[in-house]
Amino acid sequence: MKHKNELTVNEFAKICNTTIRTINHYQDLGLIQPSKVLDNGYRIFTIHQVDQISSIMLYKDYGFSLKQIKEMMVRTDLNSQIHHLQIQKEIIENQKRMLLQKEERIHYTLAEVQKASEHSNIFLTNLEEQHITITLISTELDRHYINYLSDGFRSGCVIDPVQKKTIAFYHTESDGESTLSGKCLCVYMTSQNFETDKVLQIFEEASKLYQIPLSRIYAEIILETNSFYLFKYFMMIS
Amino acid sequence: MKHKNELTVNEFAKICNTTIRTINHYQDLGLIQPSKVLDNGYRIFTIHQVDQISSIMLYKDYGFSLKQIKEMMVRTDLNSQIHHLQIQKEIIENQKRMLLQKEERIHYTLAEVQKASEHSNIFLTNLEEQHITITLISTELDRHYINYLSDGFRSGCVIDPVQKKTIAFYHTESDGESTLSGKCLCVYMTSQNFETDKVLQIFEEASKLYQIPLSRIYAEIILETNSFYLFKYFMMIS
DNA sequence: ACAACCTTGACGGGGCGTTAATGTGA
DNA sequence: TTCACATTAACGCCCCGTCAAGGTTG
Repeated sequence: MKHKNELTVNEFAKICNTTIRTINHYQDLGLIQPSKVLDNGYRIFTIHQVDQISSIMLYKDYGFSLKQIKEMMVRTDLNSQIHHLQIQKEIIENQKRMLLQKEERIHYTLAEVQKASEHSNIFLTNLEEQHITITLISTELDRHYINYLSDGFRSGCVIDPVQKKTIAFYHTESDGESTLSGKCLCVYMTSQNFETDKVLQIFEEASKLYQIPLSRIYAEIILETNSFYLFKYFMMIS
Repeated sequence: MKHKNELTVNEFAKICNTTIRTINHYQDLGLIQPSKVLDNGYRIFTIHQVDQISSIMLYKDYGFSLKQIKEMMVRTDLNSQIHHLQIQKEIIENQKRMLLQKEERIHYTLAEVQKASEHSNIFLTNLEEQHITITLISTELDRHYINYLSDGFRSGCVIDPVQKKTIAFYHTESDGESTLSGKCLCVYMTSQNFETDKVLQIFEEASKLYQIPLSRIYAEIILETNSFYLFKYFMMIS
């Protein structure tokens, strides 16, 4: 006979916001035990056990395997509990850092896309101050590639208008050796590849029009799809 | 023959910070295509494809299945891309909310554990202002249970010192109808169960000692292990 | 000849979802 | 009896990790 404040698996699972299958699975692994079992084999859980499931969910969310979680649950002394809280704190701090990076990246990209939609031609604008590190192209080219999505910074390449080719890569870095800021000539272009010649032509024309000397052109990929890229090209005005 | 700025799977995988197996798997699912295949069957990738993998990783991190990701990658027009960015933004905002809740919870718990270690007996202290909602115990007891870990608030129960029993539950809530703040009598206890009698005795003695009238006692679980709970009991003064 | 790559193929494992076959209580 | 529960058991899926067996390149 089930008492009033006792829970069947179904009720228990619902309160835990999960499924019976998951409860069963956790029980199979020894992660949770019914508080008692009725004569008919029905398992009874209590409201207090919800916290156990919550803890499991929490650790799972942090990326621990059920096996690891079980080991953590075994050490139930106060010091271990506090230790686990410290670990959680560190994990959360890490997740927060990564999350903020992603957030910044997305805001940046959306803002750039917005700007791209407003300017179909080359235009004068102000660049927010940013620190960058420039890496000259060496024979070991690929080593210098920066994975722009997973890391918290952006990257691009530097075109020399005299040599008419890419001479370096750069990436933003809070303690980068170079600083970019102030006025620049900027153009957004969608294309399937990196069209150095076309870009150079645009900047040459603009340089005559605005009477600005040609200098290095920075190129960044703002958006990439399977069929085209949205590039941002900009040239600082000394 | 491999060109210098072409990448083998191994190189490609390393730059992507993943494994060859993962690249293979993604290729099997049609998520990525080598830019070309040499006569010997070796696959060649380019530096630009790293961003594709990065995108996949990003979406995976957001909880999308590879199947869903494939569907997203198919729609490669600008508007779809922007739409996906908006989705990412929402996901990040959600994750951020949850993360901040967890962070708050952990800071609170660690602070409480710290206080518990400093006070082995009952003591006078100040309670930070908190809004709570009180739920009287009804026949449908379990419906009112609050899952303290997944939600952003704490919960506990209210003991009536006259009836000598639990008469209600409460949980913190920013727009809760009741407010707790100011001086209180507080005691931390580790025990295996909820020992109402013992707690009442402690508060009765303290009420005489400090000449404070007995009133409702709030009880919260700060920490729970398999073998014991760390309870916090407190009683507001006047 | 050797190491250090590459290929395809297949099994396995974690964390469940999802029947299936059967029993129980109002 | 029916219906909505419960039980155990087993298969399957996803995302790869991890051999295995063989070919290729420097």
